[in-house]
Amino acid sequence: MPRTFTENENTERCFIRRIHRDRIETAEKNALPKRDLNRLVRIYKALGDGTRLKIAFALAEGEMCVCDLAAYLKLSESAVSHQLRLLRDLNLVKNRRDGQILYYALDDDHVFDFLRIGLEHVRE
Amino acid sequence: MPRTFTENENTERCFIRRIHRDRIETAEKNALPKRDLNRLVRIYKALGDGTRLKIAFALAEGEMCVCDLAAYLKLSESAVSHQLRLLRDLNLVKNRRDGQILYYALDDDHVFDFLRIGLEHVRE
DNA sequence: TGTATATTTTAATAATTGTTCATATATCTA
DNA sequence: TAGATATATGAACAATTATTAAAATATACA
Repeated sequence: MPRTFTENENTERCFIRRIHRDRIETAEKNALPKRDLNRLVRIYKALGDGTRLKIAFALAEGEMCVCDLAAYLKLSESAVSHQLRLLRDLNLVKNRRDGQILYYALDDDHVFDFLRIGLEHVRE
Repeated sequence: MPRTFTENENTERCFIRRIHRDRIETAEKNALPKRDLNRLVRIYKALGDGTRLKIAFALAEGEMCVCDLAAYLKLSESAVSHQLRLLRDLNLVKNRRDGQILYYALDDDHVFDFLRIGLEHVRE
């Protein structure tokens, strides 16, 4: 419960307690730049979805086309395509065209590492 | 658009194309166990939120109590508490009580590594 | 024991996100 | 160039999730 003060109409309310001012200031000073934070949030969020994480791990074994992924995931190709676009916007996956078919793959080894570290963490 | 077949009432419909059967089968065979996948999704999802990621990076510098975090994030203590519970359920953070105050910290070095790897990835 | 502080919990609303459906684009082949 | 295949896109709905508000614990202190 916020602390209450005797106050009149002109009193500025301040319901924020500050127990450890120094810790708060340190956190503020060392906070990630908004840009980094947002990029990181979007990457974690992208992988924080069953469909997309399955896509990522499937692609970690080699490239697949949209309809392969749709068959594997038992989802519509449209649904898969939407998710792939999201992953592509974040440079987590890339594609190459061979005729009518678009083959998707992980964008680079860094993405693979990212997945591997996560998996190690979970398996301990 | 799914392929269509001439069919009667008893024909089993199959609108799923299978361009590269082998790739699909490999993906199916090597798919992560549901349990691992779910845990991993929940962890990525937990960090895929601005508030929680800020909390995680703040705690990476040292423990803080709920009201410190609320002041730092300019959020209600209730909101912070909700997010902390979520992080705690996933063993990403832990707490210790000192009197009335609960101090939160990252659960272990592994979590720190997880954050660090992500950050490196973003900063390239 | 009673009151204040620090945090948690529950329920409800508000915001976000995944999937579907319909349509559009891009490439191939006849 | 027409029709088929492979994928992408936009809009809408359904499901999920974050935040708020109010009430509930849990500890300290007088």
